[in-house]
Amino acid sequence: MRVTQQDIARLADVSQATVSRVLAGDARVEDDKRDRVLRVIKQSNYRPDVRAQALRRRRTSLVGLVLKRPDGGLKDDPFYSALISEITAVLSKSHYHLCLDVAADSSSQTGVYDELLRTRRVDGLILVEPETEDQRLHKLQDDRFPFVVIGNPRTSVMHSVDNDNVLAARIATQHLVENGYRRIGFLGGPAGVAVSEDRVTGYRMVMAEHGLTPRVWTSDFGFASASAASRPVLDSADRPDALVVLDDFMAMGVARTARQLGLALPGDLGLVSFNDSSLCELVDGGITSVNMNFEQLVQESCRKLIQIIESKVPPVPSRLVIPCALMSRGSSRRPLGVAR
Amino acid sequence: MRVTQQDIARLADVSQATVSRVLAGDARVEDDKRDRVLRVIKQSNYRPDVRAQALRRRRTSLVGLVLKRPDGGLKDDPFYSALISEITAVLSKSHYHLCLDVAADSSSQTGVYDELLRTRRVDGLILVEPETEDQRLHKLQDDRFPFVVIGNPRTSVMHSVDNDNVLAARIATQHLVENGYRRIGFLGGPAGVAVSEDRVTGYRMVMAEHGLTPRVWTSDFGFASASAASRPVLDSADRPDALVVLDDFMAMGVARTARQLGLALPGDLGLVSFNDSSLCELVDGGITSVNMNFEQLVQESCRKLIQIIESKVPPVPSRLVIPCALMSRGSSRRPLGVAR
DNA sequence: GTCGTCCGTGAATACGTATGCACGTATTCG
DNA sequence: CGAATACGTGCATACGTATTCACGGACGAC
Repeated sequence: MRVTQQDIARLADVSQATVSRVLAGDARVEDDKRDRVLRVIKQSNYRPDVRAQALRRRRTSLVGLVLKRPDGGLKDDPFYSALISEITAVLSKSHYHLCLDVAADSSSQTGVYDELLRTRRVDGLILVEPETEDQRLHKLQDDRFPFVVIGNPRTSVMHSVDNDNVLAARIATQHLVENGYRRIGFLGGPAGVAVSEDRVTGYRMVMAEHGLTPRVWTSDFGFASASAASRPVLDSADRPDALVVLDDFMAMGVARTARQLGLALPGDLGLVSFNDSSLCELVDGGITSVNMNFEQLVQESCRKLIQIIESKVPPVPSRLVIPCALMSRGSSRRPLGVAR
Repeated sequence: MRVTQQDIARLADVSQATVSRVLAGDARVEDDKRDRVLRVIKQSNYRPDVRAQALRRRRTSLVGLVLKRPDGGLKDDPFYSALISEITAVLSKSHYHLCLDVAADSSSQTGVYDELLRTRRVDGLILVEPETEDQRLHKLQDDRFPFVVIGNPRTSVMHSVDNDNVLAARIATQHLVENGYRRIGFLGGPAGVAVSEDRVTGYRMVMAEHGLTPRVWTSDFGFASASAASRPVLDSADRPDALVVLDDFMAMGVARTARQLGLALPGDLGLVSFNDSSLCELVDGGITSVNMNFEQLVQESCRKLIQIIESKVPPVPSRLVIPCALMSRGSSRRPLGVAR
């Protein structure tokens, strides 16, 4: 049978309330009683029942995270692994746990969120790059339910943590310009993706500053899509001499197409992408990539959420932006024959 | 304020007990009362409080999963993404959720498990490839705590689901033999890893059947380690003409080293690995890989665990083995000049 | 008509913890 | 030295749900 505070109380000859106080670290408990209680607790191997605590404290110590599941696309995206790993690491330090669900599509995603919070299963939520006009956001705000957005929430004001995507794209583009590239293009993701649009913005800024003509193409996410989408781009007369690509997976696709077309990296095509994942090492010479500092991004998100849950933060929506840094590799080196 | 069964009861002019019965689908409730209750529930947007349910039912409807975190190695391993995605998909169908933690090392992993189950936070556990003499296993069995092992538990009898790793290695090796390779080697993982050892077994069996001499090398996990470990192997006089490699990431590393040494795939070196991840498409020509049927593996694990939790299964330990299938790609094609 | 059986229902209780309240004792201050 | 204050402790209760128990009425059998 399970050991409860009642049992501890009986053995230590105190009341159950006192046991509870000892566990809560209440200072006003006589030392000898505290010692007795602590000794019995240690002997009996007692651990509080989180289910009862949750009911009484009105806290489950669980944080919810719901991920999209685009046709098994989650399967190979290392981004999610990094996300989850960091989240749990930060949460455990504050004695929280992660309750994870994966929804097939966006609407069922909303359903899962609703389920998690209305049944009081979780104390707060982390939303990853919600769509621009996401109903959830307004619902959550109306309910005053604790949550934090990872990404650019765009519309109303709320707690959020984001990469500095404009800066990242500026750094990437500037890097190519400095290495002598001029006909620089941008291969982004589907329309409506905030990350992509922010990076396009940064790209256009730098191009404009140098009097260069921006050219933007789009592609679906993933290796295969980007590989296919980049073929007409690279296989044309006025092909760009460099590309800024939305993420490493897509850059791998571009690299393969370039190789198939006989284009050398970085000689015939400069390449810079984002995320700095280990994939970048897989291509000979490596792919230059902007490290977005995911660890920090996620850490800050969790810390902020916990602060909100524990009401340690005023209900003033705050937006935090995480810096980034270029990781230079072979794919963007100065092409031969270009003077410094 | 939150809506409770008490509120529903008042509005529908019945007792709270009756509301509970209606929600539980109890047949012996008068129809008109049931209708009144259901109408009020719908109007008031009531949802039960899982915290109270957990305390009363002695069930949290949470399943625990703890992953190892080998120095950020989790970060890029798509295996974990697939694992998590499948687990949550199956669980949600049975109204369970996943409680996920990531532990830095093996001992803290034990601690996290202990925490999850002793505080009654989860109803059951999924253990992924536990080490051979894992203390957890015995503890859990002694406590009669519901759990299921993914992988080969080796020692005592318990509920487990595993890939057919011996068969997978047989298929891979046989495939290479049939394509004319003879000096076939095996590049495995660190000692003590059950998956690796089982695959070595299958490899040795086929080699013996054909009167060929087996040669086994080991390497740490990951792209970089395998790349380094394969260098002396491939850069020697009696290098193998084909390698069976423990997983796709490691195979990518081998492929890079081969490329750097000027060895052509599959002409100079045949390559077969396991998992059939999307990485296999990244190399020109593709890497032949054995698909281990992860989805099914995970699905069966979850189903079994839920059955155990809900006592729908007798406490007779069962071991289920999932089949696998070869996905042939360029890296293992019949070398030129080899007659059929 | 009486007795027994069955069924629907509400009252009461339990799950294990946290906490407001009250009581008794020890301490301090006028 | 009496009154006021502070402190440590136990009692009782609440959190929201599920379930047992008992009660009252309906119904059937004789």
